[in-house]
Amino acid sequence: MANVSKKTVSRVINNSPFVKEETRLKVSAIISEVGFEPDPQARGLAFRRSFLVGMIYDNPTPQYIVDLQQGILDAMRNTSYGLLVHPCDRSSPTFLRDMHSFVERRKLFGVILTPSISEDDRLVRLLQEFDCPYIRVASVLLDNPETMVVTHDCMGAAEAARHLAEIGHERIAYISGPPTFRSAHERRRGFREALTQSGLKLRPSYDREGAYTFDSGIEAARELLTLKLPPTAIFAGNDEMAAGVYKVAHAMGLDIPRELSVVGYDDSATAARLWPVLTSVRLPVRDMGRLATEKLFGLKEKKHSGEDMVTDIFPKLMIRESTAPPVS
Amino acid sequence: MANVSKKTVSRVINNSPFVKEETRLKVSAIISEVGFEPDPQARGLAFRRSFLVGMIYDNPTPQYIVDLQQGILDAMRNTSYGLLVHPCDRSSPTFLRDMHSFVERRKLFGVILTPSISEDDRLVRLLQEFDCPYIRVASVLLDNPETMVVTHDCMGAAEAARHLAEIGHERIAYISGPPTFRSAHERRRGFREALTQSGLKLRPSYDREGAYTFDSGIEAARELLTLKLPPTAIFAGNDEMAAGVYKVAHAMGLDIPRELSVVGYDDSATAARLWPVLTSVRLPVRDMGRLATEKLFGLKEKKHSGEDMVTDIFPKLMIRESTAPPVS
DNA sequence: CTGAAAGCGCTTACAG
DNA sequence: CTGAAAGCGCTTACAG
Repeated sequence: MANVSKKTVSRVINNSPFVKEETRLKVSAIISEVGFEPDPQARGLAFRRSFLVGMIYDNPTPQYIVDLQQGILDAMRNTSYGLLVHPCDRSSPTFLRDMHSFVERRKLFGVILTPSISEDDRLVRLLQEFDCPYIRVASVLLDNPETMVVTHDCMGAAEAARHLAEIGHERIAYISGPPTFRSAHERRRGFREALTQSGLKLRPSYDREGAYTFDSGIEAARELLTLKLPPTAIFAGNDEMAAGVYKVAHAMGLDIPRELSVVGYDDSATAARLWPVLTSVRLPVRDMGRLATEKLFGLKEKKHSGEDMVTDIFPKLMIRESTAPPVS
Repeated sequence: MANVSKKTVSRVINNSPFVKEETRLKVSAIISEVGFEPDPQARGLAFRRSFLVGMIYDNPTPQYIVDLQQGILDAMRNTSYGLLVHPCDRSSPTFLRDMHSFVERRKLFGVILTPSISEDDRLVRLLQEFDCPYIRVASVLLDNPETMVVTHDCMGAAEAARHLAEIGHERIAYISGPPTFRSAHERRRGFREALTQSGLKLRPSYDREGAYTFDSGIEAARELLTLKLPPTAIFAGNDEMAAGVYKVAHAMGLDIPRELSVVGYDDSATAARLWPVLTSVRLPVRDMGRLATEKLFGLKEKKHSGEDMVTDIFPKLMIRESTAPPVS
């Protein structure tokens, strides 16, 4: 302001191409010297779009939320964007109304959606209606590839199945997540198919439904381990439920892994705190958050630049101390 | 708009007392009928203050962050405020500059500060300078009572000490949090004083410094349990470090609680997942988040209304399965 | 390439 | 108790 122009400053801040290199440098210099920072609210009002990214979630696992959040923040560091966290309840009768109000009011720059809310097509339609860019993190391709981060949970579960089959287990049980999570179905599918390829099958009595929570893992494990012919290995749909399996096994005096092998999914902090350390399928949640956010920011620039690519995440089995050949 | 006045609507939305009851009702009715929601950015611009609450944190424990966040969101439900999460690093050379830029730019409605960043007076001075209301959650009264939620960690730790002394332990060790956390000192002080009152003392070799992380708990436990005369009980400054103690004990084949008693602090989800279930001092983190937020919202209304009260949280020892009399 | 005008959707003084 | 004006700090068309 003090030296040359006036609202050319705005052009410099928004990197308009119509500024002479000379003036741009001059203005930039003054901006950083004075430490000027434009008001995001005023900018947002003029742009009809805020400088906020929303993280909308309904995942019951705290570790997942924190990790994801960290990844998103990693990608947002050194930007002028902020992260607005917004939990929701998909089963609430006011769910869509709440989302509508949130999205319309906040005029978000974009949102990151994680399971299971990322699988909700009603929400996605709402976002499209309000021209709110979004990235969906989910276990399969549900949408336009350029809006997706796909975790291929099917493959991770298959690895778990192959590992258990290879070390000699035949009586293998599965504790699934709730049916409202697509990942629960994908993990079961991958697990089941890999068992079949190994010449095994998932018996109905070994196929249990959990809720991705510690308590539901306890309940399912109790049922499984009190069967007349209990399984020698249990694959839990996530680490929280695997922790529940541990608890029941300990209470029953079962030695892990000698008398019972356990595999989890997520390879979260919980996996490392269990004893013996849990063999688990690693999902790089923090990276997923970062990648999703980078993709969201990229969405604007390369609008249909030819590289409408899906972002793939390949889970990987981390073999630790909770799996061993069955005692025969 | 369609019926009577025009910018009286604004008065209705901000509950100005200068509106006839009749018109107020009429306008309110139309507002909820049409589903009108004012734009927070425009309001914020005019108010020179945004409709965002900031949560500034540097705590290394994910569980703590999520719980607190949930509590804050509990209190913000059904308001038009949003929660902006902002991690920081107090040891970064650019820390104060970053905070300055964040607070100045965002014009936050207020911020919630948790340990250890809540103990940083430089940050608090910065907030005061920018007229940004704040609530500090900390283990002791550091400031004006009306800006504080005090957790009295000293008392919780004392309870732990009394419990261990009562069941007959004499060789009791303490693993503290990092010295940059006030809570680490408070917990040690309460623990030490209660031991003294029980006729015991905390020997220097049993007084270990950790970092509130799982790994630091492992390291400290390893040192303690390989002493010539190892302790029969360990009080860890938080559950994460207690989990580290468990790991070392398991690896050394020590039975908890028969050969080693362990007490944690936080009574977090981790405590329930350990086996045997951890005896721990309960800190109601989610409630703390809710109370802090309610207090923040209250700060405006009852500006010096006579009740400049501190909000007290009293931690409580939850006795579970990880403590028992020592084998003598 | 750069400036003067009008506007984003609300609010605060200011008159009535 | 209610309206017409001016302004919050930026931006987008619009002229030069």
